[in-house]
Amino acid sequence: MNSKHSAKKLKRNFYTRELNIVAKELLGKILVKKESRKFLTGKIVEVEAYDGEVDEAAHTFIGITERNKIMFNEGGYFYVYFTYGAHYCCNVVTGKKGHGTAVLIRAIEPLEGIENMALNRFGRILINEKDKINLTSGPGKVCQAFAISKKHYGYDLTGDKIFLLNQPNLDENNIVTTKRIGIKKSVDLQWRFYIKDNPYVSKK
DNA sequence: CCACGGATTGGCT
DNA sequence: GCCAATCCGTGGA
Repeated sequence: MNSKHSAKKLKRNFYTRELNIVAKELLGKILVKKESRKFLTGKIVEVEAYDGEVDEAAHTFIGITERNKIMFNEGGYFYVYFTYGAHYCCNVVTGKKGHGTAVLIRAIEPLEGIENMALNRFGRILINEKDKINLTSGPGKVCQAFAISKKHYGYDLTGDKIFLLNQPNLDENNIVTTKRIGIKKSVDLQWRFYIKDNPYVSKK
């Protein structure tokens, strides 16, 4: 993998900072999933921030439960949840222990393992350009392409199965800030960030 | 124990 | 653009 030589795994101190700082800086970083012979990587292009202390849309707004407890850990853990009876979504826990904050990974630009991602998503290897965009352009799609499910709940992102590689932070001019998608509460918070003009972003 | 609804997706009108 | 699919976490009885 090319990126292995130019980027290093992000450490705990990246994740334990304030939610929206981490959310913005996650744009452009590379998600890596290693599993036996499979090696899947992709660039994060769209994220949303959730904070249970002030944000009614966050799963942690109701306090600690069996489902959301990993979000109350310190930053650098993987929060995976199941929704709509069909889809998994994955989050990067941020901040200090007890805070209940995390960043939803909404879209990724595939880099390596594209054939395996296509197998995971469509059950076949050959894909056209349109299929390629459709591989990882949404939170449920990302988890299906990367074969992320509840068995990855709570994974330590400083470990060696799922982790992020550092990349230079993007210029502010290349980051678009908007309201979040698909929620009914706290709808006015401008906590969604995506890379300007990237074709893998889920919606405008 | 049971009813409710969701940080989505894809197929059909 | 609209809506069904499909399960399980959550909370009230």
